Amino acid sequence: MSTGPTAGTHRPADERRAQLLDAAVEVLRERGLAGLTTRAVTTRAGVPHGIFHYAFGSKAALVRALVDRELSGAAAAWGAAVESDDVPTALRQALLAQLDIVRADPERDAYLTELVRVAQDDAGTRPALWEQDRYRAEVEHRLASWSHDAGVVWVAPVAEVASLVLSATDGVVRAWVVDRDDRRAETSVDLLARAVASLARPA
Amino acid sequence: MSTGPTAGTHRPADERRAQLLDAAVEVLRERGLAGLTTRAVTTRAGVPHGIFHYAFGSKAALVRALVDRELSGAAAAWGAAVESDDVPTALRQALLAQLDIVRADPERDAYLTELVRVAQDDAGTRPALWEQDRYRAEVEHRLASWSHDAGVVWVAPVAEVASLVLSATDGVVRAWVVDRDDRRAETSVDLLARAVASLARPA
DNA sequence: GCATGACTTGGTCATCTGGCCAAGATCGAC
DNA sequence: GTCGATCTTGGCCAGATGACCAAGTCATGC
Repeated sequence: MSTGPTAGTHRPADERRAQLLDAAVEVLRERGLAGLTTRAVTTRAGVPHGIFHYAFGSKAALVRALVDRELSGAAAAWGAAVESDDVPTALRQALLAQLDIVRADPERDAYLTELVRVAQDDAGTRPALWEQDRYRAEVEHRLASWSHDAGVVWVAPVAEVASLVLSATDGVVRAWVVDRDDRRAETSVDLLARAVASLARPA
Repeated sequence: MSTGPTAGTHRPADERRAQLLDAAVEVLRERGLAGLTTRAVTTRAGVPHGIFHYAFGSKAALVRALVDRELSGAAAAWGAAVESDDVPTALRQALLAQLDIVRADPERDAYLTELVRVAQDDAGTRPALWEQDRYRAEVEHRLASWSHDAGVVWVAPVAEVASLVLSATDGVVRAWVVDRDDRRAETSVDLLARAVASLARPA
């Protein structure tokens, strides 16, 4: 697949960068962060080592570009296709959707986690925490919407409930990543949805 | 402090190992996993580099020993000093205690996380997942105890509630580690306790 | 005391890493 | 077609790292 019709030599630097970023993702999937060396990337991309320094000035620049590319547009799917007037049910569906995102491609989650970690150390890169804020806002909006439709009110500010939902969901997902126990994760999602839903009471 | 009364030369290998493990922890705290080199450890311990290979056969052996030593006996404090017949209050106290453990020494949590991560890659080391099971059993016991004292029953098997509590708490704690927002974390703990407590109903 | 084995020392080695560069090849504008 | 800019190539470098060892030192049981 690296020998497509336009895969020859003398391609513009932007395409080279994209090519190397693709290769970097593959390397991350296969060998993890420790195996992400400049040589591993260029070898994987099938280009000479020297290309690397020409395309990116340094390894840090690659990591920065990688974080930018991989982490953008990750927030969307929070309750996208959830259809229910029942708060606990809607919650359960939304939480399950979050779990399924990771279950569908656990390795992506793994290397993204590593990527964010190394990016935090590097002072040059933004930890992209604003993504987290977008998440929070999205969840908040959903919670407010559901409670409104169901004619209930939260016993605490929606923002606080949203924070809890976000954190707790993350915890459940991470637990699955560690033990890969589907039943346990689904049960936790179910109980979490019920528990959180109980924070809403008739208006 | 490395020149104590018994800090001279010709100490038994076990003491050398302990000495190097101490130094390794300090290195981890200061420079993280990336800075944990055999030389950094021996320099920190104030011993010649060659000692390392004598004491441990390899760097992997040090990491293994480090995981063993640092990760043992971490489970205890789940609801140790909790005193309340009120389920939500007891829960809140226990959850807060968990949060406080990390808040008291965030760097320990940080390097332990890194350590576990690298240990998982190394096929030779046990991920020490049985610790997680001890946690689970401990939480389960506490939940059962509290509900019994309060004269309520859980709407789901205690094991499932325990799993949720464990996962969700972990999520809240990790969120704090990322944003260091005390108010948010405490609010989440509070809400989580209330939410989970609502999974218990009068017998 | 003294021999044996445990411990120490400081150096060396092969390997790998990120970074760099100078010469050549190629493309595109004119 | 020519010429300058862009891109390619393969090799090189200094530094760091984990591993290793041979010779020396010391403690201790006999």
